[in-house]
Amino acid sequence: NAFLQLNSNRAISLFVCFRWEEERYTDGVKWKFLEHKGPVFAPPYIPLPDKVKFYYDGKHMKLSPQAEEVATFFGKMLDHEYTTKDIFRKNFFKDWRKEMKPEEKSTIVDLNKCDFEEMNQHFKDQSEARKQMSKEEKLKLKEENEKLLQEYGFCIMDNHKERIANFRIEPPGLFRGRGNHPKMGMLKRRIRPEDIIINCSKDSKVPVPPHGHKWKTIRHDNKVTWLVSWTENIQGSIKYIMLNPSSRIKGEKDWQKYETARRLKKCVDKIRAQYREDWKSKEMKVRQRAVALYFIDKLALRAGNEKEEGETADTVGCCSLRVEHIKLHTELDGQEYMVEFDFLGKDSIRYYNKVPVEKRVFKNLQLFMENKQPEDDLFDRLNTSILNKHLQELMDGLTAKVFRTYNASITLQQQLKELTNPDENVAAKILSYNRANRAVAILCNHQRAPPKTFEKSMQNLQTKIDAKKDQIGMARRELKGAKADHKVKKDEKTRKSVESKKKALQRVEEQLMKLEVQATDREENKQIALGTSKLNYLDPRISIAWCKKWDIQTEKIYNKTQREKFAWAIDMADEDYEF
DNA sequence: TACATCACTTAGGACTTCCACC
DNA sequence: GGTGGAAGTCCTAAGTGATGTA
Repeated sequence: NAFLQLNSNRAISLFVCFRWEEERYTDGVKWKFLEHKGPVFAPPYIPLPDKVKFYYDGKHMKLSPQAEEVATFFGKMLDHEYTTKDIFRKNFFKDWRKEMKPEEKSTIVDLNKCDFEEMNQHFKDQSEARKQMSKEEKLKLKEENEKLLQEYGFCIMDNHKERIANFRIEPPGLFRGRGNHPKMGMLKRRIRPEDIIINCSKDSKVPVPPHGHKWKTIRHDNKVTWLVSWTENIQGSIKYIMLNPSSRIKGEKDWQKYETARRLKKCVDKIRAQYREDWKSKEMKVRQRAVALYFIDKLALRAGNEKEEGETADTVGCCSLRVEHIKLHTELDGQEYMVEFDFLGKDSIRYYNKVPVEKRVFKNLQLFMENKQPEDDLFDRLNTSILNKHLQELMDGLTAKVFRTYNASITLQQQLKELTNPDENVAAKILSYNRANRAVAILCNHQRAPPKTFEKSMQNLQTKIDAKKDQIGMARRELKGAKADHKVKKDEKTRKSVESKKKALQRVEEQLMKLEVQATDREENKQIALGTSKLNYLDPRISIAWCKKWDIQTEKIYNKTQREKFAWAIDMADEDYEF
């Protein structure tokens, strides 16, 4: 098909021997045969023991099972900051009251008068007890889990047994959105078999619903990849059970994603020249499109689809930037034409950046902002659909997110070339790899909360480094002594002693270097998450080629799960691979 | 063209397991 | 054997973008 033809003949001949390349369907067909056992439901609610009491206004109150279950969701979270937030409390209380019996409803009218403390303690005790379980009990639990995985964790898709990503239905609880979410605290209701749509092939054994229940629908749609779906009650969106990243269907898609990004590499110069040209366009719409694309390309911003107001946290991407999200400085930090970005992106992660831009971009931004309020759209003539339609015309399969993939992967390749020092040892090379990875994570703004134990663990490491330095001093003195001894005696025994002291010194010096590398790596990584780019943006063939080139084990950069996900790349890439 | 729906990828944090070190 | 902390896994929210519908 068209996609295969885009690839080199060599790639094709290599491919046919891999299982993810066995069959390719046309017309959006994703599989011919699909059989699975359906989802695993959340365990039923176990009512609290009588000794665990709930108090309203200081008085003990026995709750009905339905009301009690929802109360425990709140009680479990008492230590979390969420439960102090007004919106969270308001949403929770409203939904909780819906679950109450009429008499409960008339009594419980103020959340502030509710005392969930005993519930909270009960769950703490439970989790403590779980930790204190005997070896045998833990093993038994592990075996039961394994059994469940074996039974429900796999499916058959086109002659292959494939691992399912999420075969467990999400348990009920209180919705925890990210950032300032208007729906935080709402009750996420329990999913029953009657909510579930099953997708499988007609000629397969259809999964059996739990006793006394039936499925909502059974479908046989081979144009989609999901096995199970249901509609979630918070946003009304659909949730799916799909396959693991190691599966053929996901691996192939992943590979395809990077091939699209590589095609962009071939025409990116032309596209850049084009949007620079468009900065001068007579049409406002074209100018806005060109400036937005420039940001997406230069800063790896996300596309920025419109969002329904009041349904989600207020976050933006490129096309949905508002005037209030940027500041223009004719001069800043000694540089001309600076744009200062400050906005909340996906997952309410802050994007803060000061970037010098070309004069023409700067002038355009001034124009776009003229006579606008802070809360007005910066690109009022643009949205993602307009932008993507334009991109589609520039290259088949090109969308805004391809730029992120392309820029991430090309940055990794460049950085690896630049940072890898052939003379350094494996540990130092891996530090270089992590630094290259980090450059990408910074570009894509992949942040994480600094680990709670960061300062402490850094201190501990420093203590170790100091101790190691003392050891080196000691080893040096011993070597010196041995050398002096040998100078006098000149016999075999003292010669051997010098040798062994030399080796000992070398060993501790190496250990020190390792520790120092570790410290540097950790410090630089404090607020940056490497995993997201590694998993989603970096063509794994670049990393595999690098490993082969420098004779570094793949295991040093990819753990088992990652190796499974990138199996296609591990087999495909040799040391000469170029993104 | 606006809007809704659907399917799929991308994301950070919570939770669990593992392993080096005492 | 116990434990701290890192690594790995799980969870599910929050994006992107295609397509259908009025």
